[in-house]
Amino acid sequence: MPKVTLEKTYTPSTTETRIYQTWESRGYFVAPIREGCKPFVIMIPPPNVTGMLTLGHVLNNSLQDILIRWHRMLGEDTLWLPGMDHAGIATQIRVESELQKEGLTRHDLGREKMVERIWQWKELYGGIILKQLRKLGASCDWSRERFTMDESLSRAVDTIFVHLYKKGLVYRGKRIVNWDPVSRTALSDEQVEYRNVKSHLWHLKYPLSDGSGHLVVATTRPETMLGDTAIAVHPDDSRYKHLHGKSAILPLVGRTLPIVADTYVEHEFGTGCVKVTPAHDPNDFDIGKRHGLEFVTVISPEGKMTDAVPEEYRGLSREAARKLVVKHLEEQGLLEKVEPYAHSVGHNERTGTVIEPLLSEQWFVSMKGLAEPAIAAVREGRIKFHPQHWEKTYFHWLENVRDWCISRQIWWGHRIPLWTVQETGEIICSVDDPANDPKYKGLTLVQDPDVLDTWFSSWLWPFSTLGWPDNTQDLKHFFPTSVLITAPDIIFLWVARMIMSSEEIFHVEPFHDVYFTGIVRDLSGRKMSKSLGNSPDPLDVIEQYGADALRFTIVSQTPRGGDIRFGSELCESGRNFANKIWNATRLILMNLPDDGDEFAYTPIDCIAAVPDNLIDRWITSAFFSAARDVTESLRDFRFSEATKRMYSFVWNDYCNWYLELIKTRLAECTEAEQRETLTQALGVLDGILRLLHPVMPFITEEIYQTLRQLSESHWPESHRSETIMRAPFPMLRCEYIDTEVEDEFSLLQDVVNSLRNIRGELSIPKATAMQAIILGGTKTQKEFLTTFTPFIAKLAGLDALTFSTHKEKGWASAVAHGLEICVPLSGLIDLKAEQARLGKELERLARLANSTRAKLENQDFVSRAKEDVVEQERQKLKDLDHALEKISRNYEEIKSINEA
RNA sequence: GGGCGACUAGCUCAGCUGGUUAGAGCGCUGGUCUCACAUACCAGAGGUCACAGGUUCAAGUCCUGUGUCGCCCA
Repeated sequence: MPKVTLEKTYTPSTTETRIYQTWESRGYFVAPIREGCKPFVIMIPPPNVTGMLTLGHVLNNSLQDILIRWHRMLGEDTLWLPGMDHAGIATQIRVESELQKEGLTRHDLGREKMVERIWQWKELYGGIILKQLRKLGASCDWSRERFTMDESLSRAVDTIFVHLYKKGLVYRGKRIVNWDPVSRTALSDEQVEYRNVKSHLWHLKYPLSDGSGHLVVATTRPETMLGDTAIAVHPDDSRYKHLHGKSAILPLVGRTLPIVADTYVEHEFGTGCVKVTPAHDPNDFDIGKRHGLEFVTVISPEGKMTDAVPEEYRGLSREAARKLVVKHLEEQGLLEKVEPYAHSVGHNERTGTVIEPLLSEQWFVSMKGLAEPAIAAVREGRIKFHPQHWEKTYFHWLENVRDWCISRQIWWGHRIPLWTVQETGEIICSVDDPANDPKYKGLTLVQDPDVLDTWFSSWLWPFSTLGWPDNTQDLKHFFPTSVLITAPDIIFLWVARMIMSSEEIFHVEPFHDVYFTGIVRDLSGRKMSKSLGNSPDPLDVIEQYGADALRFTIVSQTPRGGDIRFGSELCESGRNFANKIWNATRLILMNLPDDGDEFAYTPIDCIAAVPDNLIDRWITSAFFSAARDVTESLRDFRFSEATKRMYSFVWNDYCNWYLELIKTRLAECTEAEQRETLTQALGVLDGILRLLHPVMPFITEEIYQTLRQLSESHWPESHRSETIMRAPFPMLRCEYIDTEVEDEFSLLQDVVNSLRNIRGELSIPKATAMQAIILGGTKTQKEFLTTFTPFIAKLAGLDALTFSTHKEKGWASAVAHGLEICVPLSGLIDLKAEQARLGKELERLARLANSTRAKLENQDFVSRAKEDVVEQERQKLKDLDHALEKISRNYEEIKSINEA
């Protein structure tokens, strides 16, 4: 007998770890480079080195793995390149907080020691997430794993910096930047998140210099008044026209403030009269430039008041200064009023620190010129977004793009490749360390102390990971990549910039399709977050339900382009599905003849001819129609549709109908026919496994190994593979999709359904014997039903199925395909229930018939609708009338009995 | 303030270029431990497709407006 037997339920936890280890150790994930072979490439969106696996990652990486596994099975040179970014600020903060426990700061260590310490931390604790991804089944090519701080990726960063510098696209500028006073570094505009904050609007009185009264300005930041250097009004504002050219006195400081007219001022805001603090507000900065105002910096990079303010405020925090300023103004009667006010305040998107707009000298990338080719790439369709509507957001940002502040005042990251020669003042921008250049021998070289924004390395990810700036084999074969799958919240930070850098360097797009996932929320629609505690740990979910179940569930839950609602209990459906597949396999294996270790079958997509019995022809047709639909859905990035199609084919068609039918056949037929039946059943199962493998990699591999042991030597060469990962995805033998067979089969299904409906609705217990008598029907239909009598009897729970031309009073009945299906249980059945059942059906059909008739009586419809649509309606009405006639007659009969 | 998206069964979602009787899963109700699976099987109930107009022979689907919710940008 075949020695393969399976447990009653599938237990994923042990299997998954074992299978993954086999895959990894045998090198199945490693991307081959074969002459003339089409590549398929995805670069993982590099998670932070400090990151842990979240459900967002689960969704994102499941989708990537589905595409990767699918293409690998299509025989392409498939590369999924994993890696991490160094997350400059987050990582440095992490290590600094460790130091703090030892009572140290990074300054105690010094730059070199600190960076060394961070590397140590990275080696010990960094990259947990990549280990976690293995639990999910991610088939990344770990031999090509990259880190943004790797030597070769660092060289890529230097190379592009030098390139842009020499083109004049990197420049140094002094302007208002987003300053994080806790991390003490600048940030780019995209790294600032604006949150609505409930605060107050303070109305302050500023006396006019000529003593003719005072002006009232409204502000959300009273402490910045110490740095005011002007007052601005709108030039057309009639309330203030007489003040143009006059001045006011800044309270607490005594500085004279010119009153300037500027169109930036809104009439409606506050009093229509604003204080101008050019060193601490981007708009005021612009006003200051336009009017040649003084720039007084009153807040330091540490967030403390500077020496530019009166002594009593110096060294105070922003918050303390605010309190004191307000107190003093109030004491002097210069605080007119305070009203509650909500406004948006910039925060560091990662740490939540309130951002201080600060005048500072930083390095910028000029974006206008880089944006144009990036816009064109999408506009010309060389890159497609899925869902497409993200293009609008993309265009809007690029068309209004501002220059990118790339310098950071931290230590962990890529050092800016710029040196100043102390003696001569010469500036050197170079990939190679000029200290090694004999030209500078004996001179003092001072490198710029800043490092670059982490995104300044991530934007090179699609090609720096492949070895650029060297022209490596990998780069030649795998670039440009195929698809990017990411979350839309980094469309500006990352996606747009990758397109820019790739267009700039290669004049080619870095990928052809971008798929944006939704955000994973909890079941009540809240964003998953640590503080809410509503985010299940994916590893716990995997432990409880299995990675296949989690993958299947989260992917089938993901709507096209919307956010996704998820709760771990939903994984029951994925777990149950895996168990269903498992048990379908068990059923077949249990029925194999016990006369050898092997059982020959042919994978469904290799069969030489269509089977000659209806059941096999039908399941074959249904399989290929499912395979075709799944393929089309995957091609269009409609992931949930693909998984749902898999589910309905396996559960409904294969298990509920096909396997139930073959049970009868196995019980009734000869040994040879049994073999044929099992051969076909295994052939389809084999196809199912390969169809499902991209979504449920583990269980499909586990069962595949069993089938392989059973039958591999009988398979065609193309299908022999030691892992399902490299077995072929089902070939679409669409010639086996047969709508006639499906129509024929639906007669069988509808007869069974009608009988089940009668049994269920009339509460005829399972134990009660039930017969069926068929009235009417064509010769073909009768022959068909005669052939399938044992099958119908089994499925509907009949002891006999016969034909007749006469119907007796009191039989239960239904109409399907023009046949009357009767259950002669006079005296046994509940006639009241039967009357109600028929009445309900009568009403339903009558409603339909009426609306169809009304349609056909409408001359406009008949003359203007397409011919086939009209014909379809005519046929529908005919069938409905036919059924109605029979059902209403039966209804009346039952009714008369009940009333008698 | 500008833009984007969503609104279909109790819940989560399908429904693609207008045209079968608007579907699925979960949940619910009733019945089954039938020798693959109770993580299962069988049957059933449940929908004014947010609202109001319009286009059309025909609207869940297209157009306009309103409402509610969410996101992004300023």
